[in-house]
Amino acid sequence: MSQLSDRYKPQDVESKTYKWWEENSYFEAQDTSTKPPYCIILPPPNVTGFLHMGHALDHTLQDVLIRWKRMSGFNTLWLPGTDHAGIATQSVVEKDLAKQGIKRHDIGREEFVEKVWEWKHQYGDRIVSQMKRLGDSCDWSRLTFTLDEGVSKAVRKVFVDLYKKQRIYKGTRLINWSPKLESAISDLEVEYKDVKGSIWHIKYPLSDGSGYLTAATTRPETLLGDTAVCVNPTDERYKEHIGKTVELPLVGRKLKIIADDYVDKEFGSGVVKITPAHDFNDYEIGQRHQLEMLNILNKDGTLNENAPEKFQGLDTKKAREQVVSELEEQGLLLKVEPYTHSVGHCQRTGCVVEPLLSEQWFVNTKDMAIPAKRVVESETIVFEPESWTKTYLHWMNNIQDWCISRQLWWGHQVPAWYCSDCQHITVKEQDPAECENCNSKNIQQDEDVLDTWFSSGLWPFSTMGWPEETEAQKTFYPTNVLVTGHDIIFFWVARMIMLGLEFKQDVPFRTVYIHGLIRDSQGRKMSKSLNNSIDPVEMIEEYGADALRFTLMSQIASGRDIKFSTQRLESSRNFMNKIWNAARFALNVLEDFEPPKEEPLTAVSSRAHLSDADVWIIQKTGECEKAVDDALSNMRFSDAAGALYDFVWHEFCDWYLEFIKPVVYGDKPEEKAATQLVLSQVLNRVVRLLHPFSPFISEEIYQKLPIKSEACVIDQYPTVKNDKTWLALGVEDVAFEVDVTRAVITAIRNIRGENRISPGQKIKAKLIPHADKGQKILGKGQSSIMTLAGLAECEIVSEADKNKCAVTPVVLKDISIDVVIPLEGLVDFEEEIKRLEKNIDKLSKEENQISKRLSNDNFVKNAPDEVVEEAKQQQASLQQQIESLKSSLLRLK
RNA sequence: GCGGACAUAGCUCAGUUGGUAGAGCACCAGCUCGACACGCUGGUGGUCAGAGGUUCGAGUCCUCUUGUCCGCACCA
Repeated sequence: MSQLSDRYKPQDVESKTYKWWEENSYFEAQDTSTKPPYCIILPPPNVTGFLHMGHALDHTLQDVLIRWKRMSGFNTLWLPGTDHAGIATQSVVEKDLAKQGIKRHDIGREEFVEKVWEWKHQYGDRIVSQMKRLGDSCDWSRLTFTLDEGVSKAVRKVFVDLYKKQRIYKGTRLINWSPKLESAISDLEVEYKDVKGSIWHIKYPLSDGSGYLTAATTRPETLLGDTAVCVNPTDERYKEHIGKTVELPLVGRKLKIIADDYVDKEFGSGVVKITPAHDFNDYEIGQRHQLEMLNILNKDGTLNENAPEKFQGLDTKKAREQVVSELEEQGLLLKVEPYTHSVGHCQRTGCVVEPLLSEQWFVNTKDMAIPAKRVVESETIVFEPESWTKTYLHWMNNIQDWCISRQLWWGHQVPAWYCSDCQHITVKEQDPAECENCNSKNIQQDEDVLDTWFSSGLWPFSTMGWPEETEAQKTFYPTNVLVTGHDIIFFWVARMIMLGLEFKQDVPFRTVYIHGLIRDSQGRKMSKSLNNSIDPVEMIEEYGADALRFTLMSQIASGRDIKFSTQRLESSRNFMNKIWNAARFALNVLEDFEPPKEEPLTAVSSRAHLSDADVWIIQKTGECEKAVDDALSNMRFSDAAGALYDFVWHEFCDWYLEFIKPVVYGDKPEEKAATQLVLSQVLNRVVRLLHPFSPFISEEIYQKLPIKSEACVIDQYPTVKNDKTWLALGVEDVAFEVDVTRAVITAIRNIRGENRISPGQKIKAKLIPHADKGQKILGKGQSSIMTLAGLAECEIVSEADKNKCAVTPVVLKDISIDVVIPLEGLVDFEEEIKRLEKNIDKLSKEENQISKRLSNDNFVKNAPDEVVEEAKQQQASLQQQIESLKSSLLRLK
């Protein structure tokens, strides 16, 4: 015992163990194998990012599955990667340069990209080493970065292919523009937030001088880009004005009054100003009516030359103030009202997004959405929890074209070259030397890069060597499970499904496991601004990776968020320590143990000497294996963790280790040897069962076991099927007998506790079994009962004088035993009277309920026979117990 | 506006075809009993958000109400 500390110290174990696993290549998958494949692709984290709690959860889920399947005989591949994360990474480097007073435009594209690469080389390992600290058992030999050559090839091939199929096109459309990024962003990157603002009602004078129309707006500065006003064609108030014009305030332009069904007669004045270049609805109206699209914004969100000179160069906020004040001066402002409306914000920078008319690259997703919908409808791909299916299908049904070009420098540059001579666009996988149309050498590559999600969307096959034909793809595509949060179902999951079907003609994965978010202990999102983020690496340092992993797994419930608290972590850490100490005890007991020569894990030769407790723990091990297997098969991770916790703590430690102490400290070598064998076998299974959840401590203990093979990480996962021979040693009837013994011990302990009999005080007990079977059980359990209940004497009798005694009836199935403890001289009877009254009260309530049920004719008539029968038995048993307690009470009073 | 999720012990959550509520933490009482005080033993906590319905029987199924959260759409 001396060589092991009585505290489990994760830091002594984790890094050395991980290194050893890596050195032995235990995580590496085989491209070809006779084993069945099992593959998960890791959602690639931002290459220069930190590991956060969301990753910890996401990765632990995947690692549990992977380790479980690896131990279950699968050729497992957990394919890791990192993402160049275009906007995020570029922003970080830009911020860093800004500290030195440098802007990216100062140093130019080439040098800037060089700086980002430097940054990547400096910080790119951090996230990987953090993943290793968590215990992620990825096949690192396959680590892929989204800008790697192979992936880049895949990206170009897909782009060119889709372009040729006319699924990718270049067009001038209204897009979401982030003035801070000076780039287009996709619909998904816009976050709508309710903002308290105002609505301004503005007079638009009729050109014929007959009055004015009133249009309301929440963005008055956009009136500078108005090219029409619009009314509902059936609106009697304005019918006569349709086709006429109004004067645009502050600008003087004549605007046509048009009619369109889009306008709601009931809303406001029923007149809408139309700014086709800066509003999505207006854009559509503009297209229907062939209106001029007047772009009034520069890239940085300031007003451009299409606005009157005095507004040029102002940002939208200042322009708004000035427009409003001028309207007021000219008496064109009718009223201002407070108004709350939702405003699009850039997900990355938080700035207000401006709809802007701009030329960009798009993917036409409509056709690809059709098969992507079908595979989910047909359950070829299944979402867990299932409720996400609806969300996914809804989005697919309303899918918009995907704007894939970004005006950034960090990423996959669009493989399109413009000819300055013939204007032809050459789209090619290899950099062309000349225009494919006119052979001019005067060509220039498109400056834009592709949306990061474009390359991520190819991840399930680009990481496996596509477009080359590789063994890896044959073996591992489609992958089995995708584990991720719901925030990227559209960004990533949907795109992988569409692109996988398009380019691999098969789904990328079978199951999508969507987990919740990690929140703080108050249920708030973890965020920088609230400063409530918890660093998983700090948690690992303080509590150990196993404790963190176990906490997450015991709290994860399908589709629900996790409120993370260190209290739970502490409890998991205590659990790890419990296991550690149980192992410490066991290893001490096993010091002089010599494993039998024959196949040790299923050795049955010593069956004759097995104690009831041995049989019992084997039986319970089997039950635990079944529970864990069921839970993991259904991805019910908290059930699996809970089953392990209960089994290890409350069965193995609380009872089995206590039961065997007299045996292992005793003087019967055959019994001791048998128990040693069982103990070593059970502990071996305990650590293997725990391994997916707590890989470090389980490997550490495993390596010290007298019975083991090479490594826990690659040993077989214990299941009822795999353990059939050994588990056959567990006998249900014997296990039940031990359960009766436990119940008797608990009853005595209860009497002791409630009567405050000091633990050190040895007492006498009489046990009265009401049948031969009970007598036999007590006979077998007697010595355990004496030890564990602290008895000096234990008589098994058919009848006893119960005067001045505490009496507790113990009833389990068909076994009924009265536990009788003489109290005379030990305590006064007040506590015992209280205890009895409390128990009588409790049992009477139960009995009452059952009686009520049984006296209901309809229940007896309609309920299944076995339910009625069970109720009757319960009633009889309760009545008997109550009687027994009542008579004891009388004897005390 | 449409859709989804949730409401169970003080806290965090289990509760899988409807059979009469469980765990961990916290709390109370007592314990150096040859692994562990990150421990051991015993114990106290619940009108299962509210109302109605189906049923012999509802935490579980249906309807409505209230409250919380999350998507999507609209927002002149």
